[in-house]
Amino acid sequence: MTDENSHRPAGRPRDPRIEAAAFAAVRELLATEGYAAVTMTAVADRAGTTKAALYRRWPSLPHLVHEAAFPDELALDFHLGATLHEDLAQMVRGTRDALSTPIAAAALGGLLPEFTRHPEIHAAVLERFAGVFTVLDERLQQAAAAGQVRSDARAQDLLRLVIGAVLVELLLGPAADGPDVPDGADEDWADRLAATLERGIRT
Amino acid sequence: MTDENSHRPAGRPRDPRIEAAAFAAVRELLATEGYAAVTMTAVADRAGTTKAALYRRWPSLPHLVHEAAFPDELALDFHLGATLHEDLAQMVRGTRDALSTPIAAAALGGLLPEFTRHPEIHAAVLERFAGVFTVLDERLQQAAAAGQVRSDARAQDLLRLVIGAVLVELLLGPAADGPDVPDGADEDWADRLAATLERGIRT
Amino acid sequence: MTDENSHRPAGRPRDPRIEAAAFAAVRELLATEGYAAVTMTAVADRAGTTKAALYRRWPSLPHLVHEAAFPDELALDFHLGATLHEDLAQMVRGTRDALSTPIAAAALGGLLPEFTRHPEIHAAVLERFAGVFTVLDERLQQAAAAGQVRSDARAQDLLRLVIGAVLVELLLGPAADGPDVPDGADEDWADRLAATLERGIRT
Amino acid sequence: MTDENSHRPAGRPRDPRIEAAAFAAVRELLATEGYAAVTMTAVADRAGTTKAALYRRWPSLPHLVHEAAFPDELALDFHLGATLHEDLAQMVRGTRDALSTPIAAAALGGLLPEFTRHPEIHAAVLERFAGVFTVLDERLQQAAAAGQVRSDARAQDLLRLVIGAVLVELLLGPAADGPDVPDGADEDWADRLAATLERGIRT
DNA sequence: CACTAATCGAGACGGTACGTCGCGTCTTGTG
DNA sequence: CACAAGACGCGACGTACCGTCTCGATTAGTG
Repeated sequence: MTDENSHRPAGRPRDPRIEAAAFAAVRELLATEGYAAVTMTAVADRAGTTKAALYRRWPSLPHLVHEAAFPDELALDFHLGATLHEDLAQMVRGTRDALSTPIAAAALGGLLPEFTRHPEIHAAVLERFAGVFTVLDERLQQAAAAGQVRSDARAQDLLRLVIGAVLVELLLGPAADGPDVPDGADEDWADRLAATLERGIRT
Repeated sequence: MTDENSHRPAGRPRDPRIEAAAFAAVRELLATEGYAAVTMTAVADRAGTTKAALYRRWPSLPHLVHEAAFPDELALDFHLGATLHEDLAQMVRGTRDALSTPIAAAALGGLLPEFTRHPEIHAAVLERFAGVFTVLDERLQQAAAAGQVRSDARAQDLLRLVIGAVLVELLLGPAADGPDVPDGADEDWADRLAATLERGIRT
Repeated sequence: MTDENSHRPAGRPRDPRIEAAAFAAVRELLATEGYAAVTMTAVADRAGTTKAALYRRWPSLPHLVHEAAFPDELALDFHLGATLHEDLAQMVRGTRDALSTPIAAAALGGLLPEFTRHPEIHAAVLERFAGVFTVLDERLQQAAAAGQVRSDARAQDLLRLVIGAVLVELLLGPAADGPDVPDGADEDWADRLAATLERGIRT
Repeated sequence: MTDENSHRPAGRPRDPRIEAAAFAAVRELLATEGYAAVTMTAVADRAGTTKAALYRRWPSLPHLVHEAAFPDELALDFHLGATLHEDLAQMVRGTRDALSTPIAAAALGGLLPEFTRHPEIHAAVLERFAGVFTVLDERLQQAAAAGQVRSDARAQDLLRLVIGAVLVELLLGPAADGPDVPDGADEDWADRLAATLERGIRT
């Protein structure tokens, strides 16, 4: 009668507050204690629930951490149309900002070794950049059509260079212990990087 | 009489075979089972020794893994003097080869998140690239003197771009589970990357 | 509605087979290998469970050994009413038999030194003799009323003499390694001891 | 040349101060920290020497503890000849005093479980009472000759009763945690025990 | 209104690794 | 020889987390 096609399953419905509480708990632990302190027991305690309720929702700890730390797609608020340099710099700064929050940085570091065991998470993390890739790809084609960039410039390569540069600053940078934006990844750095990349691909 | 600051320490000397056996055990485990299987217990068992003997030598598992996976400096066999493009491509390929052996790749994934807790390891890993940095720095100064590259081109930035690009291929690349060089990091990729970088810094 | 102070505790109930298996493992180890072989690890292995399950039930090894070796009160099947000598001899033989089984003897040797650290075990072991003390106390009062024993004869003193005598035979006796009743603690010994004690307290 | 018949062994002679320092260290540890704290490492450290030097002198820790805690025979300063009751009371008090020093009590508790593994120590501990046994035996024979005690009174039985009574007070007594003489083993207790025993054996 | 079914909390379960400690032995260089 | 120093293999310690399980008690929809 009432269902469209997803007739609600029988039994007691899940308490929606548990999802929110779990995410909040994971983020607090990531930000204040680091990835090592994010255990199922700790999350359950801090969220005021139990491990069983968490395992009902996420198949393993990395899945939970991933959803908690990267809740939605990397939605960069692009205002394209300015110079190519500025568009690239926007992308660099957006990627940097998305990955260098204490929560994201801590989660990323902890999730890296789990990629081997959980390819879905690996894929899901990459998926965050799909939107950015699309935007970048279109921008490059437009610029290529305008004769601004070389026809062999690939969004894939460029995006990976940006992500790699941010990762290096994050994981290898001299101030990787700092809370937010690492010292090395300031506005000057973003500008230098964008300039280098722009020169690297322009005609 | 005897050399006083190189006098061997008192007591029974450490059995040098244990170091070697531990390194071998770590490398085997990394290559065949992945970082998650590299535990102190597993290493001690496979090396035919005990946890206590390992803790006597390394304060923690990451220290041991680091020494086992990156035993000595990244000694790139540079044959400089050719074109700047070729020199950069050499650096890209060398970095890729050094980091994408199964052992190094597996170790990197596990080691990166530990950098927060163990700054010494962080510093030690970076130290591997010190030689490369020096070579690259000199090459850039020479090229700048010859008017080939912009005066604001920095070896630091360039090297980080290369390392970042390799890391992304390794850790985030779609074929990161493969054995040796990831699919995406082939010779074409190295050439494209070197070309982009060269254009990015040249006058 | 339901009985409120006997409501079973929340959570998964403990597996009762683990208690039984642990007791059996302790007894086997005590009987075949001695107290030194009774370790948490060995008990867990032999009982087919884990150390954590044991620590959930008993705070320390001595607690577990105590419960395994002295499961219930020393229920001597007294048939009083015969001569005082015979009643004392019964008590001597009962105490001897209870303490000189291979399991009890092995446990006692290991448990005694722990009394300092674990007063609860100390008290619990003494509690085993509470029933004997009560019976003996009543018998002495009855005998005192009949003018058979001195009015200052104390069950406490007498019982301790008996326990002490048995302990000495067990722990210091020349055949303490034997399986069951030590050589020195035979029927003659019990009779001599009972006779000496009876003369010691009678009017 | 110089030897009589016990030619001194070749090589560097043992440092006699180590024995004394080791004994002192064991006694301090027994008195202040308990048997559990008496480890070879702790003794060596406190004695200013090394484990190897200790193992050269004693085959195992219990041997060392035994020699340190019970250095010489239980030499009771008997002044016999008074009444039999007083002589027995002397024996009771002497045994009590010898076993209830903090050092002896702690050592005895710790050594008991080792008797199984080290029968020599077991025998050696018993040997401490040999002198007392001899004295007691002669005294009983003399008393028997004077018609004071029953001819079937045995020094062996009597001594064991005394030792047992002291052990029970020590190990099972309600104040076994106290430092010196347990509360229950006061002069009244000794007198009561001696009186009971005397009545038990006299004609 | 019973019935069914999935949730909730609580916490025990087997398994595995942790990092430490003590044992008794050994291997050095120095008296 | 003894000595100090300290590494060695062995094995136990007590704790922690994993992911699973088994309870009784809720909390909905369904017959």
